[in-house]
Amino acid sequence: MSAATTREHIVEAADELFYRKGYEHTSFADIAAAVHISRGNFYYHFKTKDDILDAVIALRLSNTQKMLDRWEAEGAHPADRIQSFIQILVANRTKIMLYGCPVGTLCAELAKLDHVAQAEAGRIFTLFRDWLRRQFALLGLKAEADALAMHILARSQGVATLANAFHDESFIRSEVDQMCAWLEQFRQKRQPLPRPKSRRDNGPHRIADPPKR
Amino acid sequence: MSAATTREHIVEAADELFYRKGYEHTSFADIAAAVHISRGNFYYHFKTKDDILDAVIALRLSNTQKMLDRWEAEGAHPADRIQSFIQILVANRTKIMLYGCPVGTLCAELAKLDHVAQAEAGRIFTLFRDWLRRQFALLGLKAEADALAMHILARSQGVATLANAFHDESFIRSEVDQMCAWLEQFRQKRQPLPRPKSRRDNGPHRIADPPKR
DNA sequence: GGGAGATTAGGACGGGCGTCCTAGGGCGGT
DNA sequence: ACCGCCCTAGGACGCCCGTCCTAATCTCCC
Repeated sequence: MSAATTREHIVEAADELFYRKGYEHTSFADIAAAVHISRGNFYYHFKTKDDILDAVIALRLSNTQKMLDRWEAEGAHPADRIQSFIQILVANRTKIMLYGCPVGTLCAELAKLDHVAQAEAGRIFTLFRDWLRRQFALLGLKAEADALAMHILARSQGVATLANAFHDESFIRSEVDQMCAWLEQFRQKRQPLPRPKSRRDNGPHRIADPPKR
Repeated sequence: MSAATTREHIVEAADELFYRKGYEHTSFADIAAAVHISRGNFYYHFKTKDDILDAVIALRLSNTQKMLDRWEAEGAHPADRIQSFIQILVANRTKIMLYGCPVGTLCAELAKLDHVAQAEAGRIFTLFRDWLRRQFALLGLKAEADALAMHILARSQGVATLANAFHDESFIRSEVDQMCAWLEQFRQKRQPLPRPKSRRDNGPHRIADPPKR
């Protein structure tokens, strides 16, 4: 096993443990046990625990970017791409109910620790925010795009927090359905409607408003 | 200083420190320094650190209940009461931007620690949830009351999480305004409208839908 | 096959943690 | 004045933490 892959294994194990147990509550011994590696050997790959955190955040940034790129390639319509984002709540529901959102809980913990990596962790949110903003802009909502991005980012965070606290899966599905329905209103916005097409009535739909007052 | 007040001082200091630094990252020494008390003396009042946590949660439950009772007494209309809830985001914006929501972050941390007090901390959320549910029920939305309660609870949590991560005060105000506007549609629901009164048009309003699909 | 550099194992270290013990101070009643 | 009890101070104890050192092992080129 080369050094590169050992390092990667350490970062991947730390990534998972930081998510499940939190950064501070994860010890070198925990990571060592997960990677089946000597505890003292860490110093060769990382000088401090903070260095591991930096590497984990870098990994998450990279993985997030890849995921966003994939969504952009797979979804032809911006609304479909945004829906991919919303659906991660359902896709990751089991872990979310156990450990919350990886991004939100890490940022919250680092804020309490007053940790230097706080800003770097926040960049993961920024990745989502900017990507969502671009998708909303493509829907012809350039002026409100950033506010809309923050809006569904916040709603997703809230759903994750409550799903974690209440261990409630049906709540996730219900809120995700609402958000998808809310999103639908923007789908036709690019080209002006030819005629006031009657919306299908299978289920109620909410009508959203410009997010800025 | 009697034992009762010393105990109270410990719990109050722990409450604040658990909020600002997190439960695990707060040590006995930290609390002792805040209360100006000997470190070893804790054992007289609390056998373990978990006991302090239990007392802090009990205090928060009590304070939350008092706050809800006050809102219920002050606000004649259920919509006004719910607005009191929404406005705590603005009222506590400074601390929220620094440390997040006290309830959400505590529940998230305890979930990661797999702590026994996890369920007890979740009861604070339940307090809000049940109270909000009753207010929505009073608005004549009995069937959707619980889903609506969870909905704005989740949105508030999301706003707190992102405001913390981005240190963005204007985002709090913007989302709070949206939620208040969203709430307005329910205000007239109790008695059937005598005539289709035109809504005031200073700013756009969103029309919400039944939260359950 | 031997040597050099990369990688690992194992443990020592100092410090901070939660926990726990004990001596004593403060203050009431008698 | 004195006793008894509530409360406190200070530190000891054992444990685990992050850090760091060093000797041993592996790998691969000459």
